[in-house]
Amino acid sequence: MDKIDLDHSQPLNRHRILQAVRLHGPLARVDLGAIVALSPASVSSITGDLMRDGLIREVPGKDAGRGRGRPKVMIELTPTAACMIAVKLSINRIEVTLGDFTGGIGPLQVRALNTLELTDSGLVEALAEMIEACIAAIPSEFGPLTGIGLAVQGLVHKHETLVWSPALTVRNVNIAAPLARRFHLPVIAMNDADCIAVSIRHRPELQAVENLAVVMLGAGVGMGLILGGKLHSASSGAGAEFGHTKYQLDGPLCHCGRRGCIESFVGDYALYRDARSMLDLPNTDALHPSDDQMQALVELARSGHPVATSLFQQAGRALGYGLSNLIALIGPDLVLITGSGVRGYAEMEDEMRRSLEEALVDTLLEQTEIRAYPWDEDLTIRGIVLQVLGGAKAG
Amino acid sequence: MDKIDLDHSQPLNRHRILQAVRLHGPLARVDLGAIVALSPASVSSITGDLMRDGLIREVPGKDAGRGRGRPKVMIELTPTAACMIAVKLSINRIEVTLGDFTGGIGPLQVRALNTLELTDSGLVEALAEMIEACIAAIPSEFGPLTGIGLAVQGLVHKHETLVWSPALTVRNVNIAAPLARRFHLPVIAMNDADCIAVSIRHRPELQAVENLAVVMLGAGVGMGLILGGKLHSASSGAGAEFGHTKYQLDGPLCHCGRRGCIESFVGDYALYRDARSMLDLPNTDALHPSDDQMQALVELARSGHPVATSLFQQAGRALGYGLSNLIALIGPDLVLITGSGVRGYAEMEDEMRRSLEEALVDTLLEQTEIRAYPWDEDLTIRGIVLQVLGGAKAG
DNA sequence: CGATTTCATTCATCATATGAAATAAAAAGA
DNA sequence: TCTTTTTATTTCATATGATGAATGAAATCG
Repeated sequence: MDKIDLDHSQPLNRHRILQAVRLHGPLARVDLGAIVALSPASVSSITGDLMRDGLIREVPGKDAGRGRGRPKVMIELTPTAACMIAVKLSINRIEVTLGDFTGGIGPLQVRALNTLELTDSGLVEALAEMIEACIAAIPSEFGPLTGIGLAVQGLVHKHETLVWSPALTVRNVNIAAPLARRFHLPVIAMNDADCIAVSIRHRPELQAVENLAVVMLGAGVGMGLILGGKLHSASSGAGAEFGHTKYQLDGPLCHCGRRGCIESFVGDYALYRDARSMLDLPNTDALHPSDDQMQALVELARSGHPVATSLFQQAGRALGYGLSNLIALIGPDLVLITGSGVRGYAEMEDEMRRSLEEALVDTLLEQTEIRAYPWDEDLTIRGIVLQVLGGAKAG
Repeated sequence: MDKIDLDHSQPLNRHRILQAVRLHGPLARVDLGAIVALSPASVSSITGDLMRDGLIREVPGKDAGRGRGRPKVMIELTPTAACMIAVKLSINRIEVTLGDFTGGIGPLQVRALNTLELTDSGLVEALAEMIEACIAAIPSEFGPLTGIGLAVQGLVHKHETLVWSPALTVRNVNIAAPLARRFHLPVIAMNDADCIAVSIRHRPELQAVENLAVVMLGAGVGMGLILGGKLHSASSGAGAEFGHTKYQLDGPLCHCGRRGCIESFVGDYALYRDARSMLDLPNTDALHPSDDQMQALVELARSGHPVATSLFQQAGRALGYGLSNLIALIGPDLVLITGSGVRGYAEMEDEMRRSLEEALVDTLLEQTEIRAYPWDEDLTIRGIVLQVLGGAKAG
């Protein structure tokens, strides 16, 4: 597996122009030139090529901002110019969909299965079956299928090997290589939190943010880091394990087997565990409380119930301390809190900010903005599409 | 201030070739081609230009690795092709020296003064005087003076403004702009720990390390981060404040005004403060114990003195926990511990590794190598020279 | 000494980017 | 309505930089 060869690996500026169009929506050639810093002549020449190849098209009606001179001709990507398959693997669930050339996604095909019982070949087989079905269903108007992207919970090594995942009992499964052989396509695997970060950073209003941390609250606590405008993933694939930085050295036991991790204060299972020990709550699978159960807990806190309130305050405190370390170490410009767990953000925020102030000198704290970001299930799978289109290099 | 315009801003490959020569010492053209991935024809053409411009030269005698065919002609940088001024500002001390085109440095000119009493204009004046003297003393054989680089303790914003420094009482001093005006040269300011990181990473054997953290133990605890092969400095200039990540929330008071920072367990002043409270030690300026005093403390621990030993163990524990957070968040390939404080590394290491094992899951710990790196005073100033030569962009 | 090997240069060629000029398509003004 | 002005895009000749192929240079090997 070398690169996903789509628009990249082609002359640099061609790729930059495509990315600019993908990012900034329909655009006139002049504006493109301004964005990628090319002369009008060059833009004309390159867009000419791209149009001949069918990758872009002039958008028909849309004449934006009519003014004095010759009107702009808006350009957009041809959605069907190419496509790719996006897969999301999480606990007991596989989702597959078709991604188009603009980064858009089709309807999800979902399959529930007991992932914890899968062998490595069983996993690959399950994935392959769903991918096969998805490929078979690609509408005829689509151009070439250019790659497969996998978003998985857990630790991914070199975009290839799933070192460890909460969804699996097997370890060190190379999921990319067998799929690549089977479908004769480039395949990349990525951590799901990284996908979400890519997806969020893709928003036009966040383009200027060079250093961005996206913290995902949910069953666990994950993070994706964009540093210097690019996804940071340590060569090993590890890193960004925000949930397992420490809050209290002798704190409660975390899933990971260590003590006092942020996650063991802020993760859904932690909140619910503590709530159940003090309140009278149903004992259904305490390791994975349902959305409804968590929502009920938030409501309880919101209505002023002292025990529930203090739980979220405690979580806020832990989160704040974790963020203080993150900010001291990396100094991101912006931290976004998202994931299903944002539902409780309002209940955590005050204590979170208090502990940030307690732990960080003002000069550092001022440099970083922290805010919640609305959660959307599709962020993960959109991220993997964008990552494949953007040209993640393997290795 | 735009860029330091030396070899950069010139056609990309010209710059890459110069950097390759600077990095990998004397090199034949073939090898250069292999390193920067250019055809022999291109290398020939570019090196031809560079030689005409006097930036490189064929090294006279040195014929490395004689073999079968036509012998290689080694190429090296002309040290005198250009020069720059490197300045290091620390508490009560300014050092200035001339940096040559290879990254080498001349004799340091040192001035002791009470930096804490300086006003902003006084600081700039003091710097300017020393720089002026250094410029006046540039040997005639040197080519153009291309820039000024400042390495300073503290928080530097946009390579220009010294937001905060332990050496000063004034805040938010723009030290770069007035010097740039005065000398009509590009000026960049950088954090000293970043300089050290750049300097260390410049070593050929560390070229392959994509993600490197350099932790500096000394009076305080600093860090420089190389991520994705490039120096990470948050847009704000903050970040990499490893010393002020937290170990114990209710721990001792740190210089920074917060509680429980790693630095308040591992910094010289912290060790000496605690030692003095339990041992009978001289009370000379406890905030800045001398090298001799610290060395004596290390000797005490090494000889098995229980109090001193436990101090360093405690420091090791704090360091280990700090590193566990660093590794969880960033997952660097390599962590180097250096700074004058490495003198006590052997006394800290066992406990450091123990707390790392306690705090980090194996999969993460395995990915990162941690080791000491011998301390050398000159690393800082060499780093700023390299950074200026390498083309730090302002902004 | 000639054959072989490795390194370096020359030169014609190709690809890409660009400035200048031309062309296109609208609104504004007379 | 017709011209002028303004802005967008294209055309074209030109410059720049990288490269393959061929050539030349300088050593060792047999």
